[in-house]
Amino acid sequence: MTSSLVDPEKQAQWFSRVREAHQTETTEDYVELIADLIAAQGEARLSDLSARMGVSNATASKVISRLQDEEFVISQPYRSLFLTQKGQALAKACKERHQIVLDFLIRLGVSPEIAEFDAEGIEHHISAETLKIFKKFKL
Amino acid sequence: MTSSLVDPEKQAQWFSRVREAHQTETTEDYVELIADLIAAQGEARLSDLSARMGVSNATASKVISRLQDEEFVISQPYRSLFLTQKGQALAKACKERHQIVLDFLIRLGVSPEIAEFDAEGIEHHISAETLKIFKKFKL
DNA sequence: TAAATAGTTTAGCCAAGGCTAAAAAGACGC
DNA sequence: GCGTCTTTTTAGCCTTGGCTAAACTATTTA
Repeated sequence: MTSSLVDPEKQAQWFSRVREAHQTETTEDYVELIADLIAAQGEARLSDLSARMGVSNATASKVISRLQDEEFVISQPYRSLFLTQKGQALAKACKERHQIVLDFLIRLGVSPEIAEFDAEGIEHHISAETLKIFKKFKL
Repeated sequence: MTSSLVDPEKQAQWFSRVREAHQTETTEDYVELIADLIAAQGEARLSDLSARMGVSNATASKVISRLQDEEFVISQPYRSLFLTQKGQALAKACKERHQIVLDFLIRLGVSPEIAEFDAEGIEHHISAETLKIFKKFKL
């Protein structure tokens, strides 16, 4: 059973793209969470973020600094957080994608709890084509 | 449209588990690739690994050192690479999981090329329950 | 067998995202 | 208004996995 290997360059491209996706995951998760907090509570505080990300305040604060440098977030010292236009657009796109993946898994028969967890991991690694198929899917 | 938020601790747990999955991804990808190379070519050389991971030799070498410390890989200086029992077991499990995800996406109608790429990103983030459903799925 | 080439490792750098501990700012109660 | 408590930031450390350049080993070829 000599399994044949795919083209090395193609494979390298897959892995490179997955690594790129990883770099944007943190950004997407934070931005999405900030949007959710604002929608549900009127404001997004750093301590809410760190609690929900399961991370120390220091870590969340550091990430927020980066997101501010990259112009996703507006943050003034000791104040609650806001999204820029760019951040809001990203949050919206992520939320839609998240919802499509979550709905798909649930329709497929995955229990809601597990579906939530899986969706969190999967959503950043789905191509547009696959997402479209997920969306249209009816059992 | 006050969207309700999930329990903070539950959410923190999701994110924590996704982070854990990330830490094992590199291990799984390398081990799986080493197994494939040995199966297809009789041996796994560092340069094949780095070419297929899309990474410099230095980076691949560093990862291999870690995998040796963690007893997944047997590596002697300037020689080709082998898997320990532990490494072989992991490779087998990963390969099966990869195949299930890939087959599922293809049956769902995703083009093989895209399916390969998506599978690479998704496979590390699938719970046992979802995997079972993927496996049983018939359109 | 000696030199050239190919492959591997090492050294030293960087960024991201974890952490704890300590400092600083803000909010609250009295 | 003052002290206390909470929240946020900062400092400093760690690990992983990127990189290039240089050193080392192995292999091949002349």
